[in-house]
Amino acid sequence: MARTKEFNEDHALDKAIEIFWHKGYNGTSAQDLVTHLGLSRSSLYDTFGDKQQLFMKSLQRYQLQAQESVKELLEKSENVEETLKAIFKQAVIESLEDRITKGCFMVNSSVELAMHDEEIAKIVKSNSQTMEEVFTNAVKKGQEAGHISKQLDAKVLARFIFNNYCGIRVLARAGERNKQVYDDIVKAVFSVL
Amino acid sequence: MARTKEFNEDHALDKAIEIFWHKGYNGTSAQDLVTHLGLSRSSLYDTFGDKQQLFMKSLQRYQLQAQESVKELLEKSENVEETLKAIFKQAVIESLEDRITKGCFMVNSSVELAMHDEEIAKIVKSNSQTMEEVFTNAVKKGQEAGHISKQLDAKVLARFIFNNYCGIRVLARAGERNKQVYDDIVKAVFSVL
DNA sequence: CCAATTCAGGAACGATTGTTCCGTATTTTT
DNA sequence: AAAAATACGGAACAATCGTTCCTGAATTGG
Repeated sequence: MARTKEFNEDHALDKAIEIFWHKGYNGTSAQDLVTHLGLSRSSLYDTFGDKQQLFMKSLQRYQLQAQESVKELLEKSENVEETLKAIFKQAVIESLEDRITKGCFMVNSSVELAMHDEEIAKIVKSNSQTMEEVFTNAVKKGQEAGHISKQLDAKVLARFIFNNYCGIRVLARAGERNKQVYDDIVKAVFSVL
Repeated sequence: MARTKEFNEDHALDKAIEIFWHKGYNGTSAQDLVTHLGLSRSSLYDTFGDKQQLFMKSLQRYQLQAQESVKELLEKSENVEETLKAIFKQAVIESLEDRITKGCFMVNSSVELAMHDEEIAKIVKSNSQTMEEVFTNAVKKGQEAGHISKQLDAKVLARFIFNNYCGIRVLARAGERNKQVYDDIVKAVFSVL
C-alpha cells in the first residue's frame, strides 16, 4: 500500500551521532542535520520528531554501541587486567588518530546538557551506573583470578577506572596530541591494579 | 572630560563567568548577559566587544583565579600530599554543595569549544601546561621530602593527578551527588602517591 | 489502474540570535 | 556655565534558529 522508506533509519542515526558528537547539540543546526543525514527536512521531522528527540535517540544508540563492546570484552576476558589495558590503549589510539577530535559523545553530552535537560541526565546516569557495574564485575573477576590487587574494593577501583577513562576522553576532546601524556596516565592507573 | 564608568569591569566579568560557566557559550544568549551582568546592551558591547571576546576574557580571568589558589597552596605547602588531599577534598565539597552543578569552567569550555575555536584552544592548552608544571613541581617536592612515593616519575604523577581532577569535575557537571563515588576515586588516586 | 504512503524540495513561519545605532541623561573637565 | 565624553535604555537590524506545511513525484500493494 505504501512506498517503502528509501533510507535506513539506523544508518541515518549513525550519521546523526557523527555530527552531534562533533558539534554538540547547540552547535548543530537543523540545516547541518539535513545536509549530513542526506534527508529532506520533511523526512527528518516525520521520522524522528524534533531535534531533541533525534539527539536522544542518537545518544541512546551510541550508549548501546559503546557499552556493548566493552561489556563483551570484559565478560569474555580471561585476564581482566590485560583486557582493561587493551581498552585503554584503544581509547588512546582513537584519541590520537581522530583527525577531528571528538572525545566521547557521552562525556560531551553530559557536560553540555545533563544539567539543563532532565532526560539527557537520565541517560547519562544510566550509562554511569551500567559502566560502574561492568567494571566492578570485571575487577572482581580479576581479583579472584589474582590478576588485580585486592588492596582496594572492586567498586572503588571500578569508579577510579571509569573516572580516568572519562578524563582521557576530555583530554582528547581538548585536542591533546602528545601520546606520552596518555601513556603516563595509563601507566599510573595500572600501577594501582 | 568624560563621565566615569558606573560599573566595575572586573565585577562584571565575574558575573559573566558565572553565567557562561552555568550555561556554556552557545547556551548563553546576549539577553542572558544583559540580564545577568546588569548592563545595557550598548555598555556591554562598548566595553567588551562581542560575545566571543567577553567569553575569552571571562575564561582567562577564571584561569587566573583558579590557578592562583592551587599554585600558592602547593608552593607554600610543607606536606604536599596533605595539601593535594585538601585540594581534592575541596573539589569534592564544591561538587556536592553546588546546587546548580557547574563543574569546572575550563573543562566545560574545552569540551564545548576547544576544537571549534582556536583561541579557546590556546587558553585550554596554556592552562593544561601550567597545571602540569605546578603539579610536577609539587610532586617533586613531595618526593624529596618523602611524602610521595618515588616509584613513578613526578611528571607521570602530575598528569595522573590532573586527569583525575578533570574527571571529578566532569562527574560533578553530570550531576553526581553521591559523596561515596568521589571519595572512592580520591582514595584510589592517593593510593598511588 | 487505483489508492495509499513516503519521498524530496523549498517556501514560509514566528521566534530568537548577535549586533548596531540613536536619542537622551549624566557626569566630568575646562 | 559650557563642552566633551560616556552610560544608558530601547528600538531596530539582518541573519539564523527550529519547525511546519505544501507541492508534486515516486513507489508500493491491492
